[in-house]
Amino acid sequence: MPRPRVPAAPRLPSLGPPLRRAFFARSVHEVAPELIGATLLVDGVGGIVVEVEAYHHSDPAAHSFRGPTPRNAVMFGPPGFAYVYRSYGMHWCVNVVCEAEGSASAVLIRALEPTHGLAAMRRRRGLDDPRALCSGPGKLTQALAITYKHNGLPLDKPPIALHARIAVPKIVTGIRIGITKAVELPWRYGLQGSRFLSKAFPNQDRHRPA
DNA sequence: CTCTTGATCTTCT
DNA sequence: GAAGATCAAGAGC
Repeated sequence: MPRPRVPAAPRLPSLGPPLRRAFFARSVHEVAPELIGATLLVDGVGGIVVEVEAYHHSDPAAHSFRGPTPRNAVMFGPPGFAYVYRSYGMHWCVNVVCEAEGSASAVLIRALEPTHGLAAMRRRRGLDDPRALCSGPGKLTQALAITYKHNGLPLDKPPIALHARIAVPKIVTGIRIGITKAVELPWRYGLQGSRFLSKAFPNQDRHRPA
């Protein structure tokens, strides 16, 4: 008897409770790896965070390194809010502000595994391949329709939702992508083995929680 | 697969 | 005036 063909079951997203301000009010280096596995939704569309980068105010690559400006004002505000900026004149990128007011540290969301609202994401991106929908900081903002109007919005109120992960995933680390200052700092974090990263992690060094 | 290049424009010097 | 937390397409291997 031929075995009946069953379509691959879609991965069931496991949504933990919404992440509140206290989660973000810690060192950016604690928050960044713990965001791997969380689920980011904007108006119900989004997916599982599989890649992030940490930017600390003492870091020459951080937008806040040289002090407050109109662009980075949200970074200097309280934790738990979205910092959105324009990249290369044509893309948006989204960060989550961490630590404390005035600390000016944030985590850049670099890639998602799409789980919610695939049709909307495909329409906005003009693509079918799920691996191409959110595999980069500029791609995911287009898929989720994140723009400057989301700059400064809280991460725990509509239209934005960021849910805690259920289980602790295996995390890999590496140097950050696309920067020209402090290039050696290993502050990029990814979900080990994910097919939805912006770029492969050259090594498979596992992250060791402190 | 990797590497190179053009697009496009805001921000800060 | 130059740089920049990017992307997509095209060439070459």
